[in-house]
Amino acid sequence: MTQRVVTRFAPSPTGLLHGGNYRTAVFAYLYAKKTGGEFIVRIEDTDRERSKKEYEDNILETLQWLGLKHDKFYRQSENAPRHQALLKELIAKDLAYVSKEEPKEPGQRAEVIRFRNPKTTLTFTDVIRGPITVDTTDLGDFVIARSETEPVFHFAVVVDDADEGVTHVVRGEDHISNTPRQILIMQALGLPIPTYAHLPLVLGPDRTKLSKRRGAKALTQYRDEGYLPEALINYLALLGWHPEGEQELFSVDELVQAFSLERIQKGSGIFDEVKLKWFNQEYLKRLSNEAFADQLKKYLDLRSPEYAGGRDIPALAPLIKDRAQTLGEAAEMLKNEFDFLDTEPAPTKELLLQGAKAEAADVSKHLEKVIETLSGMGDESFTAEAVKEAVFPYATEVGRSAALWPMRVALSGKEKSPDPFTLAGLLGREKTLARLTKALSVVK
RNA sequence: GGCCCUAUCGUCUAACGGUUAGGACAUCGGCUUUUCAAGCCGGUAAUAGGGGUUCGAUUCCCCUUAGGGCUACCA
Repeated sequence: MTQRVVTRFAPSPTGLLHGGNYRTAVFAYLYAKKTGGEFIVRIEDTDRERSKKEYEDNILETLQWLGLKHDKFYRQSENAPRHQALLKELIAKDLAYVSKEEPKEPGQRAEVIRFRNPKTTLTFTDVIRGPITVDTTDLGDFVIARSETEPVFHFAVVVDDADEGVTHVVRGEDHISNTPRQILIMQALGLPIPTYAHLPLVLGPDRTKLSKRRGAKALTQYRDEGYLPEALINYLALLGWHPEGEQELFSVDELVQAFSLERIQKGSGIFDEVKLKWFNQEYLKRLSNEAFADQLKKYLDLRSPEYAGGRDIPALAPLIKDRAQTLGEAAEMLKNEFDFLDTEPAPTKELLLQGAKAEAADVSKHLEKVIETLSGMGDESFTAEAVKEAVFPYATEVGRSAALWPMRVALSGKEKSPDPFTLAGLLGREKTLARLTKALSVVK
């Protein structure tokens, strides 16, 4: 009764996992932590042909990146002796038998092991969906092993779950149909039947189960695009589950606190990258300037060191923090929007006047005034704050658009850029004055 | 085809059987701002259909419809 909860995440290492897979891990993890239980990761590598070490490494690495720490780790293949022993036992008891087959496809065996189906009606209770009743007759004498040494998924899972003490099987809805045959095996083996929680599926935009074949992105791709693990966890947790209240942003600790299997949705949900992006932006915005610069730096180092063109990241990061939805976008901005820092811009007269809402004559008057004001400042004290203090009152007086738009364009050469004071501070006195003077001559 | 699961705005979702059906993302307006973002304010938008049960159904039951899953010697 007071048995400690044990959940598990049991992927097969046959490819890169997508968001739907990792959401299952998130739920299994949250439930284990919520109840003070244990979270197990088991690599299901019984399919020797398709299982690859690199995928296993990727899965473990990604779980770690997400912060889903497991308490125990297993590899299904390592439990092979038990599988074989129990398989033999079933055959000895005539609950399973060696069956002669006619291979229908190349590679199929002439002999496999089938389970003697008792053909009964069986009911199990799913925490999320309630009782589910099935007539197992339809299943026939299904295959449980390719040979005495090669169990098939259904057999291996059941044995492993029992051996590892799994109390709660949290997995995708696509396994509901598999559950009856697994229970049949458990009954034959006299194993305890765990509690089941079949999660609604995560669907792609086409409303079918997320799958690599249909173009679902690997979760690692989001990492590579500059998503934060906190954002991913938060988004994934809220896809198919929602606590009471209207809060949307949750730390992992808060999720653990609030989590319950009962509030998991029954209906499938579509993976919405747009909302995920929003979450990521929220997390990015909440970072301090230093932390954001740090993240960006790390991201850049990982991708390609010269990506940012040797820019001063700590100085520029705050300027793009609120605008970027991902670190990837931030990197793009760094690369594309700050070239004016080292390349002299050549704004046209048209651009200089575009947002000024004023006549050319007035604009040149304002530029002259700004140049005059800034000329009086020293090299040392030429900071963004100081420049603003010097120019702002005048700009306010004559119309901010009329004075500040041309100034900003003169310094950046761009329609969109940080504000003119920041630009001036970044460029320094000499470059600022040179660019303003040049712009003035263009306007005249 | 058979078996199983599901059904609230475009999307994610809230609502002891009694709400003007709420929130978030997206979208569309407006405000603010020196541009772009951000921010603030507001709008559009949903209970699949039909039967019951009930004084009263988004909510409970049945049917239909639609979608999805499984139907492997993959997991």
